[in-house]
Amino acid sequence: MKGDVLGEFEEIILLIVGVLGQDAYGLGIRDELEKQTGRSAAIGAVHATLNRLQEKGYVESGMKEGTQERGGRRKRVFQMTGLGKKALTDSKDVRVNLWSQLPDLNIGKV
Amino acid sequence: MKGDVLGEFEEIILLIVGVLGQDAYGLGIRDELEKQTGRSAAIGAVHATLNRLQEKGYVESGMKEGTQERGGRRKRVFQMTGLGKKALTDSKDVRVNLWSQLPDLNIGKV
DNA sequence: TCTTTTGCTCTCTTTTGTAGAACAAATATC
DNA sequence: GATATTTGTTCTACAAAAGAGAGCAAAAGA
Repeated sequence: MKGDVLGEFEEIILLIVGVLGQDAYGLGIRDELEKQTGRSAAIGAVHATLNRLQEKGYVESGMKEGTQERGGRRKRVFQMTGLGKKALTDSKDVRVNLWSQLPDLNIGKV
Repeated sequence: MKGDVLGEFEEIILLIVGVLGQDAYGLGIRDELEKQTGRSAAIGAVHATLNRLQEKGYVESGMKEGTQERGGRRKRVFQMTGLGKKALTDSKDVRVNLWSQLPDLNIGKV
């Protein structure tokens, strides 16, 4: 692959990281994914994807101390980088452009 | 994979098939891809993807006799099915929903 | 007939997508 | 305090998608 292309699942996970803002971590991302898209994923799949996104420079991560709730361990929290944001907007531009050429699809306004 | 998820490249190719309408065939799709997205692809990659889309029921294909131009061989022309259209709109809905929650991205109207 | 052009098929490798077991640390409970 | 329970991440594997390009086939031109 050319290396700069964002895979389908990578893109969704990156969007979720953006939506969650300051509290984007493995399990939370998995839950938000299910809530937002109805799509379930194994936790390993989410973490593998986050690691790949980090290798590509689309997210950064750091450890954050746990909360006082039962079992509340420290989390690895992720946040989108400028590069990640650019990848998302590039991807969006391509899709919006193609959608606009397909009036047959019942595609409305965002 | 779950089988019903449209890969990133699959989605772009499916969109191009829709845009091209009646004249969507291998080489033409490759050219249009480059024209629309600036992204080049080997012809084998395009055909492999078209075959996968057909296996999933997102496109149909048939042979069409060649033109009179030099070397104009018969082509395998593709067209989107209702299922393909549905997959595209589903994918679009998820993205539009997530984009709308990311005001940080300079995302405007479609 | 032989060359050139258009076009598809076949084979192979790399990257993504997916799952789940294993492991670690914190609180709860007795 | 020993053990169970809950929240998390990491590690290991494998399947599917992405991608490249050689090779083959057919049509037109010379």
